[in-house]
Amino acid sequence: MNSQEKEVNTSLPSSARDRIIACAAPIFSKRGFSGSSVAEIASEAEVSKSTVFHHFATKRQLYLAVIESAASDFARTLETVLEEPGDLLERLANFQNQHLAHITDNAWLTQLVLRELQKPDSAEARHLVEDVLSLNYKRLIKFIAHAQEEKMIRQSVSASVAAMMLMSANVFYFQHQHVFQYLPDLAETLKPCDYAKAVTDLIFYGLEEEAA
Amino acid sequence: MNSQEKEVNTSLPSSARDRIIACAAPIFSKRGFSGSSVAEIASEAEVSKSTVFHHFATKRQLYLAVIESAASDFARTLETVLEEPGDLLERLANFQNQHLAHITDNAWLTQLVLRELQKPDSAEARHLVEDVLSLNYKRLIKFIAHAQEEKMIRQSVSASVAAMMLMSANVFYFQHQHVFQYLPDLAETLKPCDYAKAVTDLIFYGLEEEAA
DNA sequence: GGTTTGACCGACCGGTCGGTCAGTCACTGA
DNA sequence: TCAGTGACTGACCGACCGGTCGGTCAAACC
Repeated sequence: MNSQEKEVNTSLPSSARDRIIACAAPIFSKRGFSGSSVAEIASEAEVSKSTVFHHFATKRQLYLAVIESAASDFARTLETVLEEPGDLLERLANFQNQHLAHITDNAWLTQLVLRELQKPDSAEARHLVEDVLSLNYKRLIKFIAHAQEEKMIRQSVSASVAAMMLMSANVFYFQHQHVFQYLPDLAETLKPCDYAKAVTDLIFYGLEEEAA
Repeated sequence: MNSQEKEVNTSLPSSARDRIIACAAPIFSKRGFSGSSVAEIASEAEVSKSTVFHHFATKRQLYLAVIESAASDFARTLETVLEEPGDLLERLANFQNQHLAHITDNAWLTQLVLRELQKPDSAEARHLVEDVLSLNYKRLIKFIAHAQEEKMIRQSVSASVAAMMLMSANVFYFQHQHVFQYLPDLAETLKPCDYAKAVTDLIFYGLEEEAA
């Protein structure tokens, strides 16, 4: 199943180093650091194990290179979504939708980043947060704070908590979508776009029944 | 898993089998399945490695036993929180607060359960969901649906989405609290109780500025 | 031409892994 | 008294781990 079959699925880089990183990403993402072996990565990248250690001093350094690559690939999009036309709710819903789509489209990288972010002692955590998490988080906060200045969002809400809730809803969806089938009322497929819309609506209007 | 249930509440269980499970839990929780070695678990439980394999056929089965033990320990509390007196918001906030406290107080078990829940191919996922996640989830849904019948919560909100958002906010807090220090506006310690309150307020009242 | 350099590889290393096995020990019921 | 049983162990195994080493080869440089 190895030799020339895999060039079809995704265009593998010609450089051996890049190919190693590209092939290591899904393996680390799926099995974690300890569960992945350098031999398997080398085999997948169609190089010898020695070549891996030629380009990366240790397995750990390969892992860090993969993380870094994932982070830089990840942080680019979603820059202008909140600036697009539409009313407040539409723009929030659009952001939420695209954020979720971005997360699920890059499932390997998301998994990798999230797993690293969960490690309490990760030296890369700060770097990852500032480069990945923080960008969209800051965009949301700025957007919400601006809407508060224009009296379109309640003054008493914390912009940071609101931003976190929007993002956490998407992260939760990504991490647990495959068990939704076991939860009542979610047995039918809960499509990402429906979910994003429902979340945005809920967080915008709240639970409370407004006095008609 | 049945016969001798010696409930040693504080220190290590006297039964070797229980001691192995008790010592394996934090190790599996911290390092994951692949990152943990049977030898280390045995050493921690002060038995020989052979004893571990005397009680559990494989490392995997030990892991499953740990998961099962974690789940059964985990699912018991929070039964009556939503039934306590108070208005709608107070009861929700109380639940959210205690749910978060329960998660952080049982950090090892939470980590274990969450990690297993994230594995897409976990055979234990269904069992875990139904025994752990589902319980609080159902309580929340029932509570919200009941409040909707009494016209205290908007009819158009999806009870399941609302319940998921409340729980996801807490899960997110648990998983990422150690990187909050790198996020703006959260640099000061965000205490769990403050967070739970802010989340509940936000999801109850929503973002929208009500027409005064 | 000769030399250097860097990408790359097969063979190999010490160590650790999950797991096995033969056997010791304490206890039990006949 | 003794056979049976289950808890427990040290010694051991093959497989695999991350990592090293000596070397090949082709392009680059003088």
